[in-house]
Amino acid sequence: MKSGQVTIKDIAKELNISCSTVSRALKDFPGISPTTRKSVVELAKKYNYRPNAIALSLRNQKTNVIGVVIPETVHFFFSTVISGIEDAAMKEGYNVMICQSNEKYEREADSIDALMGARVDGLLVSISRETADLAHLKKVVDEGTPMVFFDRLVEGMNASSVIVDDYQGAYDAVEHLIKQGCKHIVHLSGPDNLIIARKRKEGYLSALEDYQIPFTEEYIVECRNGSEIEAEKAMSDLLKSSIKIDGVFANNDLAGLGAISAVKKAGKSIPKDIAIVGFSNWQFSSLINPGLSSISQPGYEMGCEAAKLILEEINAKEKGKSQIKILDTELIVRDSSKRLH
Amino acid sequence: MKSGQVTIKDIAKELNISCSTVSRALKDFPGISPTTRKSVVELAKKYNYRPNAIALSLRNQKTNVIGVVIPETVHFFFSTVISGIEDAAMKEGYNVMICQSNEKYEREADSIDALMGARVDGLLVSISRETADLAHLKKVVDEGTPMVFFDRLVEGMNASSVIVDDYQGAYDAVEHLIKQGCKHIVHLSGPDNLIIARKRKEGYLSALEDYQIPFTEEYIVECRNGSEIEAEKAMSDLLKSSIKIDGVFANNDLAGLGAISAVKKAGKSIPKDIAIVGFSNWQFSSLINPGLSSISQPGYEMGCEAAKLILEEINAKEKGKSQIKILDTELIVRDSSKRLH
DNA sequence: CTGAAAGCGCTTACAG
DNA sequence: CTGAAAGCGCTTACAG
Repeated sequence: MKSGQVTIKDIAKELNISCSTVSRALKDFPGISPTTRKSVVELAKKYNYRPNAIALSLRNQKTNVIGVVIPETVHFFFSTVISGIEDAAMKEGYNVMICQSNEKYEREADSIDALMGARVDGLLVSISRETADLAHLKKVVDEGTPMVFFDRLVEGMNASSVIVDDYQGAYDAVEHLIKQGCKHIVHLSGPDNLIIARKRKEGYLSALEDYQIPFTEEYIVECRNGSEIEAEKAMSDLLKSSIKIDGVFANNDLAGLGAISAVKKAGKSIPKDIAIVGFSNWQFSSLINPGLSSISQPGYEMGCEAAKLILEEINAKEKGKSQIKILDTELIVRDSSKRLH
Repeated sequence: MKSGQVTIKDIAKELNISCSTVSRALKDFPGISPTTRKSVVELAKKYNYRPNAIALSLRNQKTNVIGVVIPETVHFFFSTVISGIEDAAMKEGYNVMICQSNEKYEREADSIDALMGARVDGLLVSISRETADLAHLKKVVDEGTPMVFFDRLVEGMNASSVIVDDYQGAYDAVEHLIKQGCKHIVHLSGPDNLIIARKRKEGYLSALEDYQIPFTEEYIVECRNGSEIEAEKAMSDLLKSSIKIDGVFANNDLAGLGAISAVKKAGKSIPKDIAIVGFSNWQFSSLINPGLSSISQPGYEMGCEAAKLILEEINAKEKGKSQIKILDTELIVRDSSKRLH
């Protein structure tokens, strides 16, 4: 027996019939004699025949693969999004090919080229922190490959997106802090080129305004890479300064953790002296001490929705209008912000 | 201009030359006039030509894709393994296609079929908790597709593996507990069909024996799914029983967290009354309270080594002997087990 | 220096 | 009911 996987040709040869007939027998094509069908199916099973997806893709001009470009799969939020994408895609007979940008523009562009070279039927992307120039994305859309953005919105492109209501989530977080009695709320923000970061900042500012809390620029500190270390350092510096602080709204949970460490090290009590809320409701935010209050984002659902949108576009005869789907967040209150009334 | 990506044929037509010439011009083939080469290259760039990887795969009988079957990407340990695989594979010009089994046998078998259908050049697999029958894996090896196992070893198959020294890691953990003065050490074990679970149990037993600590079966409790909840429940039950307990060696960090919760809820002090060590050194084990001591596994390195092994096999003319690469673990002591001397 | 032909695995319109 | 042919995009041995 030859090595490697069996092909239609192998089966045809052994049965002394044509490839056409084998192909038809394998797919319940009408008008095939029951005898030949039976022998073909049996031989296929015996040799463990699997249709060659590569050949099918070439023939059908369709790979049934959707490409995903994502900053980092090690982030719990993103890994839940991926699960959602995979489940929804698999249900429709699609495979998923994932590339991580590691938050680098160049790797993002390379990943997109690789995926386009692999002729994916559609692309799901969440841009990197570094990405400012959108030419690599525009090229894809111009070439007619469907593309949907998730989580990190992109402006000025004719493409659908599924995002979370970052503005409202941030507003809810800050309103909650205010209701706990905070009047001097720091915002550890994300990089300004990410729309999600700008939206969260807007939510923060709106809440302050609505509750007539005075604000100065010093209360916003940008954390570029979103790491715990960076946030801890930023927060420590703030605590050493003369600014008054009794609350922190962190743009993500890792930054929230950094804030917790910094406040603990400074010998202040959480939430009594300083109440803290994060964003994203990281998997184990409940397990740290104190439990970190957070804005929960529906990652799995986001993945499903993004997959559904891209599949819709792939199957549409012509390009429809781009949609934007906004998912709700939910405030989860834990000990880091729960003051007694 | 036609929609979709540009092909060699499109370029040939526009330049009034043959596909052969375009193909050769694009790849610096010797014996192509500089003028034609120049015009081809320019047009390719203008139209953003990308070689069709599908067509190449079919032609070359090689996809340059390696398939990965992994229990769950949401586990931090596995996500670091994936990063290692991706980096090492990318460096050699390979792409990676990942399928999650979600710890289910059936989904694992389906994933392998899908990957084989996609004609991946090699397969990297870490079996699910459920997997006992190995027929689906044997079939792949018989068909001549290289396969390497990582983390979860499989016995009775002629395939290379890269694993961690689970026995030694467990031994180190338990020896450490003994040196902290523990004499009644519970083991929250994994399912017996996983070799890693059996090895860790052996390490536990050996350490007890070497230090002449008496042992009864009651001290081992199997946690099938490895969740925090399950371990917390198991530990709570133990604490309510009449068994004496002053130490816990958990087969993974989530189980360790469950143990911490249970012990706290029972009003005992950690590590004074009960010292706890986990396994795997989960990303944020240091952030919970108390910090969970653990056995650190080199996930990224494991991914790199697994990728290197599979690439070796893919490029080997004939099947060599299968190797087994064992990586060292490291005991990380934190507050959950650090007693004062 | 360039082109026509064959082939990778599969499907399907066209004949018979 | 079955087969020969063409074609998806690409490469390369063979001619010229």
